[in-house]
Parts: sequence; C-alpha cells; structure tokens
Amino acid sequence: MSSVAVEIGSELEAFAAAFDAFARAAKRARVRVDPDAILTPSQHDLVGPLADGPLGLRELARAAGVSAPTATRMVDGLSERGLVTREPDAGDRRAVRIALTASGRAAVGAHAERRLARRRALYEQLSASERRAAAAVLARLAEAYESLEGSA
Amino acid sequence: MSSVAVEIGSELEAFAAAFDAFARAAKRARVRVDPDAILTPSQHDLVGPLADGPLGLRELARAAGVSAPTATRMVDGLSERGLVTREPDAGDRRAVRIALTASGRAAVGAHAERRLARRRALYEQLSASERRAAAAVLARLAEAYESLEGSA
DNA sequence: TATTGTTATACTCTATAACTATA
DNA sequence: TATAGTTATAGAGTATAACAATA
Repeated sequence: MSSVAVEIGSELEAFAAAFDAFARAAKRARVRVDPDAILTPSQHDLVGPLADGPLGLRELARAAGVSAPTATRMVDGLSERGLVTREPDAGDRRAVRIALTASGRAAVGAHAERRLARRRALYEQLSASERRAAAAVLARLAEAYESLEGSA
Repeated sequence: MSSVAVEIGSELEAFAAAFDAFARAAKRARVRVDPDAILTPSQHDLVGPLADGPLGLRELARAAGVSAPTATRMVDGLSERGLVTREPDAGDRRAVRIALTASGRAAVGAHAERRLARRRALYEQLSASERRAAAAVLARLAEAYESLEGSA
C-alpha cells in the first residue's frame, strides 16, 4: 500500500521535474528570440484571434487573456503602426470592431513562419519515434489543460 | 520520394500544431495564477538558481535568462524585501555574491509547492501510460532544447 | 584591455479604479 | 442599471548604452 503511494509520488515528481525542465528550457529559448521580429509574443497572442475575423475589444481581450485596458493600449499601438483597424460597430454605437489590415495579416504570417522554423529546429533533434510521441503527448497535455480550465 | 517529403512535412506540422496548442494552453493557465503569490513567475525564475548556493550577478542573470541590468534591478527589489542578500565577494572586489535568505528560501519553497499542485492537477488528467509518456517526452524536449542552445 | 556590476533611459505589458457614452 | 470602451495611474519586467571600479 505505502509502496504504491510512494511510487505514485515519485512518478508525479518525475513528471513535474520533466515539466519544469522543459518550461525552463523553453523560456530560455524564448528570450533568445529574433530581435527583428515585427510582433512581440504578446502582440502576436493579441492579434492571433483576429485571423478568424473582426472582434469587439472585450471579445479580443478575453480571447488573448488580457484585461480590456491592456487590449485598448495594445490596439492603440498596433493601429498606429497600421497593423489593425478600429472601426465603429454599425449596430451598437458603444462598440468597436477590431480587424487585421493586410500588413497585419502579413505580420502574423511572418511571425508564424519564424515560429515554425523554431519548432522545426527542435523537431529535427528528435528520432522518428520521439517525434510521434512528442506530438501525441503535447496534444494530450493541451487537451488536459482545457479540461482543467472548466474547474478554475 | 515526394510522398516521403510530404509525410515528413505533415508530421512536422502535426508536431508544431501540438506544440502551439500546448503553449497556448499553458499560457492561459499561467495568466490565471495566484494573485497572492509571494513571488512573481519572473522573480521565481531569478531566485530559483540560488537554491544551489550563492551566485555572482552575471552568473545569476545568465541562469535566469535575463540581462545583467534586469537582474540588478530585480535583486534590488528582492533584497529590499529581505528575500536575498547582496554581499561583496571576498576574492574579487568588483564582484558580489547574491544569496537567498531564510525567508527567501521559504518563499521559493512555497512557490514550488503551488507549482507542484498545478503539475499534479494536470498529471491527474492523464492515464498511467500517458503519464509515463509525458514525463519521457518532456525530459527529451528539454534535452533537445539544450542541444539547440549550443548552436544559437 | 577585459570583466563585474550599476545607472540612465526607454519601452512593453500588465492591472485596478474611475470615467464616458450608449443600451 | 448594465455594458462597451477609454483614460488615469501605477508597477513589473525588459533591453541597450554608457559608466565606474577592479582585474
């Protein structure tokens, strides 16, 4: 009985240690990221949801996981740079519609390409079986996070 | 031949998509984190390496993945709060030794506990075989990142 | 000269509280 | 009253450039 408990505990510890090592390595790698990127990671997270079409400010803030004032400020900067537009909503005069411009869309695309190149560099370090296992595990963990969100 | 290339491409895409989904989910989870934590995530990343003993400022900055001025500033704040000490190095009068205080160590411990609880919540969503696979994959990816660093 | 650390400066990201305009 | 968005304010985190002290 107690040996089972210990075993579960050490398996959890192995999982947590691996998770932490991965998170640390990923963070270090993120720091080293292109200084000439058009969008910061936060900006990319913000405009990403706009790829599917325009959103209201509040919807956008929620999709990007930031507060409304933060989204307002970020949209200010991005629209000054011509990457997004902020137009009045036809049906509700309180509301705005935020949309990607053509160059905003191009910036998102360029960012996605760089990100893919980084994923590829990692991918190329792995053997064929590791590649398959990694894809499966990462997808499963993302799913597990989603289940968790419901309870938070 | 071309089917092999296509297959490799789509496997990379599956890997990248899974990686991105995981990164997004992890980011959303990180946002939702305890507002009453003693240390912010960045502060924890900074003081974590001190658990193994005192470090010079530059060593610390490197271990935490930030610039030296950033580390200086963060150490300022943490030492005002009594979580770390900054003492002159005995052998090199240019250098300082930065160390955790007892309450700094306690803060790291408390933070590590909360983090373990979050890892556990995720772990508990997985089946036994998924748990083992996840630990192995995450450890392998961390290792792959390290190999990458050499070439960066 | 090279290295260690700090200061000066500037920008992004972030939030909460208070406000305006509209519903 | 409630909702959409903005402004005001504040603070953390981040970097590069310039500097001081020491090696």
